Amino acid sequence: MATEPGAGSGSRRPSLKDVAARAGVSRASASRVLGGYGYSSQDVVDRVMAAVRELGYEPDRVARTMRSGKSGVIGFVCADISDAFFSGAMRGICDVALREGAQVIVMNTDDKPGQERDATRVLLSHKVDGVIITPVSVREPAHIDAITGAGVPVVSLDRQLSDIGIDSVVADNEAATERAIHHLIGLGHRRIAFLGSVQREEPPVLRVGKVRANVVGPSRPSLDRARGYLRALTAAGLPVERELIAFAPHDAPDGRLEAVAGVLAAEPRPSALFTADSYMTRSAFSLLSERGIAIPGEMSLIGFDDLEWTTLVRPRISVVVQSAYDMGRAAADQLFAQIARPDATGTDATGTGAGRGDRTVVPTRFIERESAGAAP
Amino acid sequence: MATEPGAGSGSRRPSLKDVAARAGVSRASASRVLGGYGYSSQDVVDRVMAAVRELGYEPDRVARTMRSGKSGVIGFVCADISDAFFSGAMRGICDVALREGAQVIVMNTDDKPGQERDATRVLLSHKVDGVIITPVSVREPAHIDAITGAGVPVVSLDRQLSDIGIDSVVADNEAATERAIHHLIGLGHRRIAFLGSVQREEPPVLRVGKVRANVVGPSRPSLDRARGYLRALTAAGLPVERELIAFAPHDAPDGRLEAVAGVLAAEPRPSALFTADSYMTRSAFSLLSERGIAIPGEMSLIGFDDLEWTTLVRPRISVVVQSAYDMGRAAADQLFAQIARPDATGTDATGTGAGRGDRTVVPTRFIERESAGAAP
DNA sequence: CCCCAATCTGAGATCGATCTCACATTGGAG
DNA sequence: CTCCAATGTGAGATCGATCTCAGATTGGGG
Repeated sequence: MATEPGAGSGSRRPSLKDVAARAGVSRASASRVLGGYGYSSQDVVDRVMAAVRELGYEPDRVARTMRSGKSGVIGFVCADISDAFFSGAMRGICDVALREGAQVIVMNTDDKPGQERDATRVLLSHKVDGVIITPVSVREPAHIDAITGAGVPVVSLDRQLSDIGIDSVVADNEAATERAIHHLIGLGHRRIAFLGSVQREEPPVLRVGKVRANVVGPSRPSLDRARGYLRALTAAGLPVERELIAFAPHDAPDGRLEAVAGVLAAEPRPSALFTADSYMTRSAFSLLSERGIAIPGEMSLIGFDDLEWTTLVRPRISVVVQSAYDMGRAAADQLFAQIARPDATGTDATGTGAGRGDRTVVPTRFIERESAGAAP
Repeated sequence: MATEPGAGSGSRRPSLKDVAARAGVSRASASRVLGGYGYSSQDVVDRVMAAVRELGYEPDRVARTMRSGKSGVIGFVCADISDAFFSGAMRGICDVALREGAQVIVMNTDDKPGQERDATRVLLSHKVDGVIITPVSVREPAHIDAITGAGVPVVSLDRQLSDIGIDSVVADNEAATERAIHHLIGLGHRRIAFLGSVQREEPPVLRVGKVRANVVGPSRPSLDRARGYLRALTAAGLPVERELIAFAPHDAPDGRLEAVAGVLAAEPRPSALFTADSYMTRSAFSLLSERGIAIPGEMSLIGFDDLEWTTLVRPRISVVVQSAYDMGRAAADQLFAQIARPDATGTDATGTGAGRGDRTVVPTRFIERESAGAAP
């Protein structure tokens, strides 16, 4: 009832000074009561609490940040918040932040290094307590160094940096893809195409025939999934054929369709497609529909990422599901663990400070529907 | 090149004091140079700029906020950022914020009044320069009053508050729906069902047969669309039948399916369905598919909201498209206009301060595909 | 009765940027 | 030469919360 100051009362928000004045004590005493430290007589406690209630006092987080250096805000730097993956992850991050009493500032990079650099700068100047980032480049973590260099914890989401000191959260891309391909092989498929996305700047130097299995090092989902594809083929003794593997820029719908058309043109035509992300799955499904290629009669299809439409179309699409929400949660959990960890070595020259390079792998699930059938 | 301070140099971020010391001037002089006000000799300007470059100085936004009261941060309070509408709007907001040099804090309410209240409180204590909100309740804008009462500009997104003093951005829900229904009527349909969503707390007191056309007042998309539906029927001289109108809670998939099944059970069965939001469209399409009811042969379907799957399924769904991105942009534009407006009367008792109750209507587009055909 | 510890309280410093104000310098006009 | 305006500069206050420290008051044990 009386918690609100009443619209017409004073001009600005009440400060601790106002509370102290109303309670007839010093700012220090009021602060002790609210902060719960030091000594306070019962009388002072009561008077201060009453004043707080009457004035509807709420501490100013900006002043608190000023003094403590901790803002209670974390940053989330992603390519595009309107993307389903990032907005799903964002929700997970927000939920954890809420639990921790923190807030989240979002920055979009559109996968542009310059925007990423600006974003990290701005976040730093806001004195964020930590940053969750999906780095544009996994090989040049200069901006990330700038963050850890300032003693601010960082967790990398969905991509893993070459720098070992950075915690990261990724899906089990390689193993999940290997299982999916194995499933197709089990259905009798011998010519299985792989379709993935890349960033423009960073062409995938994929060494066909050589499976790189080292866990540590830079990694991007599409490449890891490609590795899983190669592993599965190799394990089954199937040949790896260059013409069945195609990558297209992430942001070019036409390029994706070309890539799909490309592998469909291979001779003999593959009998199954594995699409390594939702954009590719969509493009592949579109093209197959358009050309009247029957799924799974003439072509089997398994995609990575579950989207609502995969159950609305016929046949429903078999997919490897990764939970963006869970990944966001995991990243935030990791971040707050770092923030809470006492060994915040800060900015000494020896170590980058926070982060031990922990790698959290969020499990995926294979959901079998009707788009993958026996090979003809 | 030399812009970065070098990882190992000092301990903490350089402050203006450090810049001043390095330049051999006072903090005041350094501040004048950076702030571009007052007088500064060329010599001092050069020395300060050099020091800024050498130290990689970047002003502390927290301290600046402290002093100026302006944080350069705005808040976005929505039900759930992982929802496609809100994440799309978020992107629009972020783009405008970037242009304005501002950042965005996101808060989820899950359409719970308590969470909304907490969110606004936290944002206020962060001294945000403005808030874009999709209010849980359009009838009890107490929390919003708390924001405007603090002199902080507010824009309501997608929903319109009864309080006239709040700017709002909405789609032209009523007119767009009226046109869509008119389209169905033109195709010969006489029994057209309407399926919408509601919040649990706020049952839709829809007066069947009475078209409330007043523009000012509280409004929620689903209700406005229902009004458009009623208008169209009335205008065509068609009867409004209670059994062809159904609402279901926004967050209950089963309830939606029941609602769809309900109108399908009407005797005689309607020949067309208008689904007032993407959730309903999805549920309706699912149920029709499941029951093998041919679209548009046996049942025509038009939905509100475009989602990628509406072009992937067969038949492709005819829809009324609203651009969440554009709405987000519009809301942010409106908000920054308010922030920039000089007549910020603040917290005087006469007016609520900012906002003139402007209502921005973002146009929608009707995309005709194959799901709406001639009545049987 | 004295003294020391425990308890209680407030003045003032601090975080960093910004702005006011008072106090120098110039220079040119009279 | 004088005077005033224009120009240049720095000391210090300010925003609000928090914490240190010194001082004050109480109580109980010796």
